[in-house]
Amino acid sequence: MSNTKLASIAPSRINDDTLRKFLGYHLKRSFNVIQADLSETLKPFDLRMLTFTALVFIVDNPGLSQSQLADAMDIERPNLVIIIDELEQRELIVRDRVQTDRRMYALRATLAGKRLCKKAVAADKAHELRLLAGLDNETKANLMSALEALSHHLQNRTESHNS
Amino acid sequence: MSNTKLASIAPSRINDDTLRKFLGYHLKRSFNVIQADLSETLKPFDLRMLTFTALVFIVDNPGLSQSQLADAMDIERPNLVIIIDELEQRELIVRDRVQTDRRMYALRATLAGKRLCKKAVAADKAHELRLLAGLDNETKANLMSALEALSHHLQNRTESHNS
DNA sequence: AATAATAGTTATGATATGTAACTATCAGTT
DNA sequence: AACTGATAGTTACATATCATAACTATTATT
Repeated sequence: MSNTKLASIAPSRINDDTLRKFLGYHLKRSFNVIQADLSETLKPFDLRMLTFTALVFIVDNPGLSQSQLADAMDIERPNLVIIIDELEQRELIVRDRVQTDRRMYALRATLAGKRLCKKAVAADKAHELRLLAGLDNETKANLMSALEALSHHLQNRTESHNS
Repeated sequence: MSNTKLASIAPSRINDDTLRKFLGYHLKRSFNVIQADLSETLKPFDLRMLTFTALVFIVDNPGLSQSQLADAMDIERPNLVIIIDELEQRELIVRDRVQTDRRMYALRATLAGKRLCKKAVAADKAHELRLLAGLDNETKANLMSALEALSHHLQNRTESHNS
C-alpha cells in the first residue's frame, strides 16, 4: 500500500463517477460477482449457471420442448442443444419423442434430475443469502422487487420486437 | 399462436416461479438485454462494452496504470492487454512510459479518445433512457439506488477476499 | 403435390474470462 | 554489489457464452 512513486503519477484512487451513473455498469459488476460465486456453488453438483437453469425449467415444466426452453431462457436454440445433451448424457433428463409431432422432444427430468435439482436450488438459495449477508431485510426486499421489475420490463420490451 | 397439439403435451405457459425467487436470475436476464442493446449502441463508435469502459476510465483517470485499470474493471491483467492494444492502435489512448518506474505505463487518452468518449457516453445515456422508457421516475430511482447498493456491497465483499 | 414453416442440429465465429508461465524492472536484504 | 522476492506487463492457452447461417426431418398450408 506504500506506492509513493506511483501516487505522484497515477491517481491513487480510481474515479468511476461517470460510469457509476450507468445502470449497466452496476449490473455487470454485480453479475460478475454473483456468476463467479454461483459457479463455485454449483461445482459440487457438476452444474453451471446454464445447465442449472435448464434443469430447473425442465423439472418445473415437464414436457416442454427445446424451442420453448430456449425461448424461456432467452438463448438461441443452437446454444441449448449442448446443454440438453449434457443433461441427457448425465441421465438427469430425457428427450421423449412427441407422437403427435415427431419434430420435437418433450423434455422431462428423471428422478435423479429432480433430486439434483432440489439440492442445487437449496445451494443456490444459500449462496444468495451468503452473498447478501450484511444487508438489512428492507434493502434486500427493495433490491429484489427492483430487479424483478427491471427484468420484467426489459423482457416485455424485447418480446414486442421479436413477434 | 395456435399450437393446439402442443398444448396437450407441453405446458402452454412456461413456469419460472422457482427461478424468479433468485436475484441472479433477474440479474442475468436484465444484463443480457442491456448488454445486447448497448453493443448495438456502441457499434457506430466501434466500441464494445469493455473497450468503452476502459476508455472512460482512462479519460477520467489520466495516468493510471494497466494494473490499476484491470483492478478497477474487475478483470484479469492479461485480459486487459488486448483492450489497451486496441485503443492504442486506434490512437484513442497512449501508453506513456513512467520514468520513475519503467515497468509500468501511464495510460492517457488522446484528444480523439476524449472526443469519442464524450459521444459514446452520451449514446450510452440515451440507450439507457430508451431501455427504461415506460418506467416511472420513482421506479427508476429505486432501481438505480438498489443496484448501486448491491454493486457496492458485493465489491466490498470480494475486496476482503483478495487482500 | 408443391411450398412454406417449424424443431432440432451442425458448423462456425466473435467475445469474454481465467490460469500459468514468461520477461523486464524494481525493492529489500544480506 | 549480489541475491531474492515482488510487481507490471505480456504471451499462450483453455473454456464458456452467445449469435448466425445452413442443413435435415417433419408438419402445415395452399
